[in-house]
Amino acid sequence: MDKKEVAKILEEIALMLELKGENTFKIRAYQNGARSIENLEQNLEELVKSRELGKVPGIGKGLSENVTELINTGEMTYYQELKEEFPQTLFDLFKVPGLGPKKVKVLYEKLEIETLGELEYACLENRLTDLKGFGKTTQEKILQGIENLKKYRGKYLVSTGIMVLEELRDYFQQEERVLRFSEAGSLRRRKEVIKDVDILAAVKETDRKALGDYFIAFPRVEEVIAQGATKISVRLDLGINVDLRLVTESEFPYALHHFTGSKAHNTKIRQMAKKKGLKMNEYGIFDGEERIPAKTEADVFKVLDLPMIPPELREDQGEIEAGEAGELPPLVEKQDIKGLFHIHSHYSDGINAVEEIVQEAVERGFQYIGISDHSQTAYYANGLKPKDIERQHREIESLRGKYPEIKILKGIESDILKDGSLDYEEEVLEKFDYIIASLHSNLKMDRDLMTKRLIGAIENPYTKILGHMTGRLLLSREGCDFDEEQVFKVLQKNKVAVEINSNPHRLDLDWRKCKKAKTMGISITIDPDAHKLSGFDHVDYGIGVARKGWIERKEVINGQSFSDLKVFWGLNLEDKKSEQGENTKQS
DNA sequence: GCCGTTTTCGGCCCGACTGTTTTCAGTCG
Repeated sequence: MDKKEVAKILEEIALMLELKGENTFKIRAYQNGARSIENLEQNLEELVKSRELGKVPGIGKGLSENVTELINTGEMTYYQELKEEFPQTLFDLFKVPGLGPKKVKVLYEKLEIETLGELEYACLENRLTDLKGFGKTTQEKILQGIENLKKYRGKYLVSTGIMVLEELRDYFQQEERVLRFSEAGSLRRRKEVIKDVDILAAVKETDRKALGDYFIAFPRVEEVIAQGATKISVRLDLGINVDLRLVTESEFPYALHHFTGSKAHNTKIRQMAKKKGLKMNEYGIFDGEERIPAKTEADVFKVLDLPMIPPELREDQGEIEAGEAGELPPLVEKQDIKGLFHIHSHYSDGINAVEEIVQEAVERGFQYIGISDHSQTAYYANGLKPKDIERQHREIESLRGKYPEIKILKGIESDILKDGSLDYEEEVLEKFDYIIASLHSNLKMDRDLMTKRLIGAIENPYTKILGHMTGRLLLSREGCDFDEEQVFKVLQKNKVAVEINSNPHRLDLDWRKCKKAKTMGISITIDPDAHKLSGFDHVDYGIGVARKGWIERKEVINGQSFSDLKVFWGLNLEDKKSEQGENTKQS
């Protein structure tokens, strides 16, 4: 049983305790415990074995005993007993906005509602209005919430959020009463999947109403969910919600920090403030009645004797402690990227010619660019046969003459076959400057076989990069199952880099795993997996993931100059010319 | 249920908005 499953069970327990009306601090203890387990750096099973689980912050005697039982036997008596008290369908009700444990408890106890369908029916029968704490409006909102649940999944890729954000930024820039504007929330932290878009604007108090109305007039707004003096929530035509907070200019830095979160990060920061005898909320840090002035978010951290913690790091993953110790890493930045390896051309399923890709790379100021099309087994993506490779390599060699300002590399994204081998014979493999090994099919393989398959690919001496490690597609497909510990060890031993695939649907390697790679000294590549020129822009998302994962420039292979790359991979472009004058078909 | 350089008992982060109330509870972030 992995950490995520254990954490989920603890969360469920917390929810059930709420339904029972238990002590709120006991509930919080289970929620905190769930987070501690999920964020655990160490191996959970080993902690249980060595009886050190109780030493983990947030895990005391009670939780430690329960989790130990769960790990050892696969079951937890306490959890089972609680579960028997409630029908499992009841938990669907929490997906309806505005329904929390207290209201769900009433619905369950008074109306015997156990499912979303029953709830919808009860609303249509007008049966909620008589309940204490409910009214006509609540009933209508619940009905609307159920409607929306059917219509929207309620989760969006970070790329959707960024698209919305850019439009909103333009929109707010046209309004001169907006003194400052920023994104906030999970989008600013560059989470891979977001629930809504949080934005923040500084305006004079007298302009609040006008700005709220201006926001509501944003063309994509389809429904106003809530409108108060400082907070307005809307739903856009895309289904995604946007929350706007209006603050004064002097509150802005504090509000920006507060609404950027994460919740866990904020809680810890506020505790720090409290220890220093200060009170902290979204409007400031107060010494008695007086707000300590701050112009920027960095000033806010300064009040607490902390360096500026980049938003991406604010997940309570040790960033505050690192800040206190002066050990925050210098995170990789967009301008650090010197070249790219994972680009598809029209030889396989990309839409651009190799020369167009090269021109784009030159224009963007890259030192090197690698072409890596699909390999022969990927027939669905028009994978390259050996004769296609010959042709592509000759084209690359002629382009090398034409564009001396950039190094053009011959790469390939080789499918990892079922048995872990790469997709060409050795005499073909040796013609490439580098090989990205990626899984594309048979992702549902059994864990042990999948582990062997990945290890086989990594141990192949021609493999330089492991592409989109798990094969996951965000919001639609789980990644494959394998023994992460083993695979990371083999990556480390064989000096194979692991890719952060920057396509917003993938963002694989996950940021939560980056720190592990970092600690083990495994190198990272940040690559767009571009199939058209605009796909180059996806690198921004990959940078976000890398930064969330504490990655520095020195750990990123394509953060290195070409000369360093030559050392790292022993690249020698002169050695790999294809046979001249060979007869190949033109397509 | 967790935690401890003012503590092994007595705390546990904070505020806005909404809807239902008539001063507040519940939800959300």
